[in-house]
Amino acid sequence: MTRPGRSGVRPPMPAACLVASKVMSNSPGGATGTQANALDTAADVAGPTRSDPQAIEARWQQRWHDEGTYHVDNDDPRPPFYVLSMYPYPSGPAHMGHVRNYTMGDLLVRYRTMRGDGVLSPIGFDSFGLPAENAAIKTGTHPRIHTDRNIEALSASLRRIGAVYDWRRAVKSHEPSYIHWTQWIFLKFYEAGLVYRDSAPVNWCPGCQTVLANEQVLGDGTCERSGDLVERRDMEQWFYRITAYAQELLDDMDRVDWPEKVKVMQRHWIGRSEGAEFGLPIADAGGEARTDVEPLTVYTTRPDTSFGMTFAVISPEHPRVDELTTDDQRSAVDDFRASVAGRSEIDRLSTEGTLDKRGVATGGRVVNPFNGRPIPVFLADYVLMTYGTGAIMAVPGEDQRDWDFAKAHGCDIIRTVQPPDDFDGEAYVGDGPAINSGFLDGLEIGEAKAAAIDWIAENDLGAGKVNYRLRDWLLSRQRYWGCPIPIIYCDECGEQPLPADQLPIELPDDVEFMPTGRSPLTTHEGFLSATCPSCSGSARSETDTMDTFVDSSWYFLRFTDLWNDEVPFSPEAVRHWLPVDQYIGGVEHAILHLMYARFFTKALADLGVAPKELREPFQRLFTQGMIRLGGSKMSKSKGNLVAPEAILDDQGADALRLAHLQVKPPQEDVDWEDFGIDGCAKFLNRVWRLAVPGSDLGADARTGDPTEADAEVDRATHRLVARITDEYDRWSYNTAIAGFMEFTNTLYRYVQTDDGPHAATLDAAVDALLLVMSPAAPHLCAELWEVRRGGHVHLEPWPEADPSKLVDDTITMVVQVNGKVRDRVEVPSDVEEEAAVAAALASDKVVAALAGGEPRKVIARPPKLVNVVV
RNA sequence: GCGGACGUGGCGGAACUGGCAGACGCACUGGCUUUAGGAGCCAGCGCCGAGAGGCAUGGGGGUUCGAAUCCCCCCGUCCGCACCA
Repeated sequence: MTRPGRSGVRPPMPAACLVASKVMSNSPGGATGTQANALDTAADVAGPTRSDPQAIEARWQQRWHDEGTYHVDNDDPRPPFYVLSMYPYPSGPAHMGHVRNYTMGDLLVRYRTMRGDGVLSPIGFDSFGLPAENAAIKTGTHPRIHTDRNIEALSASLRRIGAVYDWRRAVKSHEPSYIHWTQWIFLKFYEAGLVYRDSAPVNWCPGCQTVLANEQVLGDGTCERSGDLVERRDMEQWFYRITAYAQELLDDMDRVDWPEKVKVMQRHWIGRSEGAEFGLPIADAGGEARTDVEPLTVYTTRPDTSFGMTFAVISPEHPRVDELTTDDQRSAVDDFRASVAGRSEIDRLSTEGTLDKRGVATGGRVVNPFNGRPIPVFLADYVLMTYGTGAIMAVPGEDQRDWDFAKAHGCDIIRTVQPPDDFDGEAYVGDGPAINSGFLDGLEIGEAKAAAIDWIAENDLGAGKVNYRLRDWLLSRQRYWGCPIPIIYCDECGEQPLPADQLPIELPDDVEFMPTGRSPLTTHEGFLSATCPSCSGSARSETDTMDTFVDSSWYFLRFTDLWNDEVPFSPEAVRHWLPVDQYIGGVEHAILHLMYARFFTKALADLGVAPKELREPFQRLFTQGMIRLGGSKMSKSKGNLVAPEAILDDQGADALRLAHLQVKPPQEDVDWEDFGIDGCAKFLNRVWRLAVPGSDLGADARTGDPTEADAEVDRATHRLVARITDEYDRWSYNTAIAGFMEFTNTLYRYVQTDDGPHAATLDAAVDALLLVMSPAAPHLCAELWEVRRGGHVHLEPWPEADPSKLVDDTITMVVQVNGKVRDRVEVPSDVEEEAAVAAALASDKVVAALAGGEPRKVIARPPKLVNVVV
């Protein structure tokens, strides 16, 4: 029953039924009121049944940008709320993964602003990194040019999806003003002993004469560029001493509101284990313990099983291999070590290969101090020099790998934990009393561990020890496009930190990119030559640069105080905004980035750079799912990207945003094939047609007193507000979109009833819809709000539902017989139990089921349900 | 192997604390409108059955008046970590 459109505009009606939650006395940031002429614009850009996303979106994006609508200052009086989407690596225009991530962040920024918070919404660029350098080698474009270009493209894309930021605060990792403080922090850490230099194995390509990142080593262990077999070489590298914070990083996981999955991954990565470290005396030819040489130190988590130790295994890299090897085993040991050295770590850590091939006897023996027996020492590739002491005691009775190894090499097996009678396996790892264990016999595992550790300590063999899997962070990269490490090497004075007043060290631009992949800094004379800060003699600069994870470990702090040129940020600014109230990003950063950023925050707080009380940077974390196409992750490297541009040109940003929000719960992975962009575009048109002045819908609206049907729509409006508020708060964006659609369907039915809609009721309903939808579909809602009401929807206070209007007077009560739905009856919403039961028993279906008898039991849950048990 | 998430129509999903399974969207079907091509509006749409009704949330058991939801055992999918002593 649509009718020809009536010209003219309905007068703006106050949303009388909606109670403003907060009156905002000031507009956020530097919004200056250049109000566009609303009605003219609407007429220009769209018709009564069809919106014009291109015109509307461009106009509002320009306006948000020009007016600085989402700029916020540090002295903003509103409650601070920090929303942060992980800053992107600028790889070019946005891809769908970006759209998903930044749409969700943007929704939250707009929502919290309407709720009355002063929302800090910064954006920046993780602009150092290998791809820019590889592009330079390939195309000759300087990484700086390449990067700046990509930042421009990505910035434009972000604006095109309607994402709003305080662009004044944009951090770019590669700019001197950021490099300066990354280096300054490095020096602070250096001073505090949190940075050190040590040798570490790296992937070395003999063809390119350079170090390779793990990603550049192909599966067969060759270099992706030259095809040469990559070697493992020990080289001097820089490390951050993240292990100093291992325990705190573990403990404080309990303080943050993160997905359990991410917490578990971090806990596992830190990998705390409790056990004991103690010495096994070296045995002489007669099997007696020697006292003239240091014992071999082993680490175990099962000191309770020590009586079952029948051999020991050490890492091929262990410094005491030569000493323990006997002459007759020398050549076998040397061969074994050579074969291990030539293999990649991946290969070595794989479980392929039989244990007899993966280990070799040294011929040497040590003494099990618990029972005084001599036991053989083996080498095995699976014992890692980097964990524990690089030497283990082997207890085949209680460890399956030790069991297998013992079988392969003919070692004894002694059980020291009594397995249950029905146990028919090999190694037994369960609970039970200790056996064959001298003074430990009869003790349960926990007690036996404690007793064994006491005994170890009493006999001066060692002590209880906690170990962590977490290793220090190797931060140096033999690359050009990264933050230079502010260290100078002087022949006289050695390694010297650069004085802070000489910062920043910038990257020289006049460099030649070598097809070998070798850093051009190593041959750039101007960069290399330096003056020793200590003796003023000639010296040379460090040519390694920092891992880009260093840049991303503190950018969220810099956002609070980007203009500071005295320190990286003032503690006051950080205290105002941190911790980040909501951090949003991909789960692929669950370990590295999030661990490093936590470490930096703790260390900076302890050094007095950040506020001391700031122990965690990100209070709440949300990890959104990735987007797949054809079953695999959408990514540039897989070449299965869908570019947003065509969709933005066609259906527009609001439709694309809605499709991202609607398709699936935000934390889940999603297949591109499941997106319904056309459906969202159609829905937006339905909203447009309903809301735009001059539309045919609602043209016959009534004035006067509202009827019961109008009151029902009014209640639905309040329920919508309550529902969407709740769903935004709990990240249930897909159901929020369903809520918009459901409500819009309700209003379509309403405007087409025979009586026609009530003007004030309809206006209030549409206004409420535009308000709650405006964080999700910002352009359309802003446009419609402006033409209907004047002003800016995103500066309106968030609507609040009237609790008295959330329920209807009557409700449909379910009547069950034996738990099965048999009838439905209308009852008052506040029905008492007695009346509810009476209504249920009066139901024909219940009467029939009872067949004159009495119910055995009646369960009443008024006003929703009555269950009659017969 | 260890850890985590999960399994609901043709499809994506909804059902927040046990209480009408399938909201909302896609696809499909029908109607209206005469719409020039991907339009709009309305309606139908889990399965079986003519119907009353019955059966349905991976399978099997259990707890409960009542289970998609809680417990146990299987089966399957996805994602981490994978020889950490």
